[in-house]
Amino acid sequence: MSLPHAILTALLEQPSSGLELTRRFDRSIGFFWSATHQQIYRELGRLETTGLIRALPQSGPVRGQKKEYEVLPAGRAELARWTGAEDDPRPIRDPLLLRLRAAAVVGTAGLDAELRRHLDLHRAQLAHYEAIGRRDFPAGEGDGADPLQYAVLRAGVGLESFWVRWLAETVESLPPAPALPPAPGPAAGVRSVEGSENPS
Amino acid sequence: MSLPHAILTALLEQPSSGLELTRRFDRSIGFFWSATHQQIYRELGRLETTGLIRALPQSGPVRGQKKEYEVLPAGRAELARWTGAEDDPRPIRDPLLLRLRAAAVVGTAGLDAELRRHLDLHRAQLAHYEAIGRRDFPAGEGDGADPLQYAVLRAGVGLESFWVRWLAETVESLPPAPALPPAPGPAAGVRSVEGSENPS
DNA sequence: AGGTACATGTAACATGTTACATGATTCC
DNA sequence: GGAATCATGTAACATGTTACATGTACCT
Repeated sequence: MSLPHAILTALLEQPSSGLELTRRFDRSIGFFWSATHQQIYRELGRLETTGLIRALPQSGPVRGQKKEYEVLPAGRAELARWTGAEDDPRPIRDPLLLRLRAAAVVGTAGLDAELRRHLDLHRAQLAHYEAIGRRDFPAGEGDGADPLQYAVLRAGVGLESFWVRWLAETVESLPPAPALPPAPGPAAGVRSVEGSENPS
Repeated sequence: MSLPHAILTALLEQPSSGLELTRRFDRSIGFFWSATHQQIYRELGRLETTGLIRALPQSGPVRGQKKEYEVLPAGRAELARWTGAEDDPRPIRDPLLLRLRAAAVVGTAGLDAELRRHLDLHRAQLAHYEAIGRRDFPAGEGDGADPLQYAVLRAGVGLESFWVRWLAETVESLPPAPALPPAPGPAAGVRSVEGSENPS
């Protein structure tokens, strides 16, 4: 239930049309909550129906014409409520960790290259965030900048730094290329990993 | 498309029934890929239909009786393929970061308590992972333990450590309690944040 | 006979993804 | 008038969530 609130936030920062929102979800807000234009148009329709936003009056034809939205008082109230409400952190949900675990059973073929590829991608993303930091917070946190905006950027930098560090360590720790483990016939030899449920 | 592969991995580690899988998705595998029992039963049905797993023969009634599954060769092959395939890392998707950004617009009421609550939760989760590490990897990475399993645990520890650090810093950096910003009428006063699209 | 834990499922809905459809505007 | 870009949308499907339904086994 975060997409409507992401849109409310974006519209409060700057009233926009669907396509403008889509572009901003490819940059700023999209760095921690991405959405496609289909999702955005669908959600704009719902938010308008429920009276949290409204489309600014238009003249002339509608189809194919830009449609700007602004947040109504009810929308601002809902966003404020949501911001302070209790909502537990989502558990980790990462396909790469799942693949490492699968590799422990079916072999590490292709995994090394994939880890190096991810390492490069995370390094690039980290460099991107650091560039944003230099641009928007040249003096660090101490200056007049919004501590909330700065905290969000720090989270991006911190998470990407973690992945870069972890991937570098993991690539190191991986054996050169045994590629395939016992690789048994139909459901034999499975017992080798039994009992090592981990983490648990 | 990760749930079927999570189930294949779990079944290769240990042939199980739906409920047994559900329990393991509350512990070991669930720490980085959670799933409810409804998802698991639905997916078991699909995997059986597509010939990646099969139910072990049963005698007597079926409804309400345990049904064990094992992975077929096609399932093992599919899991090995997926493990080494290219799949980009998912972008960050975190409601808490979204709420920080929303708070920059609608005010920080309730946010401080929520951050402290998350801090406690992440500290508990970190302690949990560290306990698992002491239990399953007493000698660190150097011993005979599977480096893949150890890498997965290190990821859990590293991510939780990051959140603990970041939340502690962020709670510190937050102003005591201005609670509400200008709080204008319908869509006025919004200009104060304009142009500070961040990160972007 | 009733309660609890075990065990498998259905149904309805919310959210996210992928592919495609349509009209308006601008430039050549 | 054709291509590219801007702009809004539909449709179909995959995945995840929530609530509920049903039967078995065991204990008291």
